Amino acid sequence: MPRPPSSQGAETREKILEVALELFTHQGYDATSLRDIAERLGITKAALYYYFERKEDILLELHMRLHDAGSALLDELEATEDGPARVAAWPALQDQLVDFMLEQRDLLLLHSRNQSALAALVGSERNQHANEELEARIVRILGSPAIPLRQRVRMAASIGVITEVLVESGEAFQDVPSEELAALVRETTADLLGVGTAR
Amino acid sequence: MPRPPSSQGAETREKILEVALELFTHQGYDATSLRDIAERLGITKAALYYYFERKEDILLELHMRLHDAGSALLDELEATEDGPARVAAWPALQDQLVDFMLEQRDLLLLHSRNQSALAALVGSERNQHANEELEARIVRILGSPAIPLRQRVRMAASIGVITEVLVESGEAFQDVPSEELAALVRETTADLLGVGTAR
DNA sequence: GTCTATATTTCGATAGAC
DNA sequence: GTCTATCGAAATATAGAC
Repeated sequence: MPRPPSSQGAETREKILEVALELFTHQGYDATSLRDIAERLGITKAALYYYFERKEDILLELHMRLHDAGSALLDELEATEDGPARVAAWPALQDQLVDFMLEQRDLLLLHSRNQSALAALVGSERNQHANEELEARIVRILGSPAIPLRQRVRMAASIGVITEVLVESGEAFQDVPSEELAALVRETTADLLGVGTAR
Repeated sequence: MPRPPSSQGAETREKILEVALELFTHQGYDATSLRDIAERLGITKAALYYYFERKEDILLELHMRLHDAGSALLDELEATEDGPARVAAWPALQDQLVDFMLEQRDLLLLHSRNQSALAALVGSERNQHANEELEARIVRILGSPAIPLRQRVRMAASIGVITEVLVESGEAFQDVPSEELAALVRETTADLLGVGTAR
């Protein structure tokens, strides 16, 4: 889908995505005009159309980067059989999820702040979403009757813990080294399952 | 701030807020035009201006309802002294938070889906926000050096658990009675603090 | 590749009749 | 209280020169 395969224009393209990521996150997608992005880069609005056909496509590409990274994680979980096997696979996934959220923090914030714009985007005609939304896949996993409700609540709970501490409330823990914070989160989610399983 | 004190027009006003809540949540604030709202109510766009001076004011009023309800909870917590006393007060707050999120689920979803629109709204000149944003107050509490980091992570973690299970992933637990779900969430957050404190 | 200039559309908001 | 009609401002997107 990208436009120019030329090797130098690719830099500009990447800069556009960088600026868009920041502006979309901090002012919101709808409140950010193409003029905002262009001015920040010292070019004009029209130049953006050389790299992206539509404004939507900029957001879409940022979305897909997170989607693809997250999809790999979910594929792994969905490879297990729905039921006890999936519960057994959960602890390992939790650990990977911590790394994932630390690595993708910027894109996760973009998604968190622009949920409605993204919903409209992927729910649209144009974009062939043979690739199902991550959120929907997670909901399906958590809604499965093949897993005891208490377990499923604990699974959702760990997602909540990781998201809240590492992404949403991240501002409160700015001064804490990532590794230390990650260790505390892992400890917390481990307790969540440990105690829950024992009951 | 509301316009008409007349007793019958108040119904229409409330209906406007109901429809706006639904559309803002499902399509997003920016993607929802006043025409969308008016048509749903069988009136014209211009009629809305009899009840609200600006489109912003509709969102603002919905925002303030959640803000006021949540502010009461936070006031209570902030009444304690920063440090061990606040940690001691936390378990009780957690319990109240579960009820709060169940009661205010619709407004919480609105806020979650329109974070950027709301940030622009309250960060604006017009609205005297002597009332500080809830998020900022929470971040300050969670960032306090007077409380051990492990404790603060657990506090943030419980917020994450409650939000994720009762609001964000709520769709996965649609068929579960609220009371049962609330009980499981309370059990989970209690474990979170119980084990964490023991360490 | 980037520019200037402009077409097109949509939306928030206002004026004024009823 | 609700309507018709319209204004004015942005913003997306396009055309075409350089």
